[in-house]
Amino acid sequence: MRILIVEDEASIANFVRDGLEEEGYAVDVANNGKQGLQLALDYLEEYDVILLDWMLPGLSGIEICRNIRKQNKVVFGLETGADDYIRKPFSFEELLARIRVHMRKGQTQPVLFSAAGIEMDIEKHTVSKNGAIVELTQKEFSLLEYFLRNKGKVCRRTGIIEKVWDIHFDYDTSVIDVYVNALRKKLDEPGKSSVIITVRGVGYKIEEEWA
Amino acid sequence: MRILIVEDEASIANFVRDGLEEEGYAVDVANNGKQGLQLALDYLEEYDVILLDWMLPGLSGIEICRNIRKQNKVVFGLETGADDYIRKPFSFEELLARIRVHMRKGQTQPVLFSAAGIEMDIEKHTVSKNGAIVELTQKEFSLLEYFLRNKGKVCRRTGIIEKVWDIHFDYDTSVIDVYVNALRKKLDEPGKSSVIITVRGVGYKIEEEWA
DNA sequence: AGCTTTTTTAAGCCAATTTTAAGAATGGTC
DNA sequence: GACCATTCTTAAAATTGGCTTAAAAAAGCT
Repeated sequence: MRILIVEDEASIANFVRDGLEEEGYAVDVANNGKQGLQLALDYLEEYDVILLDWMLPGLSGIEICRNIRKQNKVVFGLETGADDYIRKPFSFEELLARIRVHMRKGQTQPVLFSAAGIEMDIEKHTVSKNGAIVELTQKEFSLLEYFLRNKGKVCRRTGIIEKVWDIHFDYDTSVIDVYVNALRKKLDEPGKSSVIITVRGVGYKIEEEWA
Repeated sequence: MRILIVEDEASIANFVRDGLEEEGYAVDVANNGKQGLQLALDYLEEYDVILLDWMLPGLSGIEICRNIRKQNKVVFGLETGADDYIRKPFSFEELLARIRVHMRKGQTQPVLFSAAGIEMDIEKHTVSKNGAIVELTQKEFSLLEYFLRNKGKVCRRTGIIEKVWDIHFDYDTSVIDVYVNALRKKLDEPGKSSVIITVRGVGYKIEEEWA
């Protein structure tokens, strides 16, 4: 899955690129409208999603949109401008969610995560433990998703609070503890060690294998 | 790795400090421009990265930048102002990524250290000896990390206390001894010589090879 | 609006970690 | 060997960080 970002402000472009790459997308960045249009036209078939900044020096997002439409009639959705838009400042999670929606229209991609007897289906938005469906709230789901995407690796509290809660500074809260507690209540089996391992002073992790 | 934060808003400063410390950096905070400049000039060599808020009461970020440049011509990158900038509100992950970029200066930061039969995986936050996982506390982990990052070289007590404990002056404590003792108990094998070698009057070291 | 569910905040508790402190052991020097 | 300085070891005190709850606040539903 390949995504093109057209964004002049390097900090935003890099942030989004890194985030998307972490999610497993292949990302190209154009830092001005001209270059963006060039790439878009040259490799149109390649891109599953194009993220256009609306305000660009020189060639604006709207103009790029029009140009793509003019040159290539086969592009669905773009005939009337764009498929979707999102206003700045936007949350990364929000952007990701939108991208997933659009992706899904074409091809599916890794929508299944598993570890420690847990299975998560992103598309169906379901979680099961040893085959049995487990009901999770939205936040519980997001948190578990984050753990599963990083299975084997330690998830630091700062990373969790940023990616799952979208809180950037000034975090002084015990939400994470509360939600880990909730997940444990729903996922752990009595007598066995918890699925979510605490790494004191650092964060939590879910191991691939588990007994 | 030592970082100086110059930021007047305590909430932001604390958040960033905590986050960076979790990542294993040693962090100092100055809450106004004057103090920031003072620290920056006094310990310029010590700091690997200086995070400057651009808007500060009294002495602004730009002025601090200029001053550092004026006083010390050897500082790379600062000649033309700053190495990089990031706009508020920024994501902590983004900041981390940028810091890593500047730290490594082109090279990627190793996530795996090894010596003397010990393997440390930074991402997974695990340590193993001869393949078997060894459980370490946060401080034990940091100390071992410091030794491994400097394997073959002597680690002086002052260096250790600065980088691992973040204590600068006036240190009168035997924490290091206590923690070296703890590490030895967890890592050494009976009959064999210790993995951590004492260099009397100086400090400790871990040798690459070891029997 | 009123009710339910979810999310967040707050506080007390407990356990693990970290630090302190003090005596024992070791190494170096005369 | 005696002496001093440094390091080792141990145990107890202090602190921190995470767990658990309950209640408040916010969001969703009918």
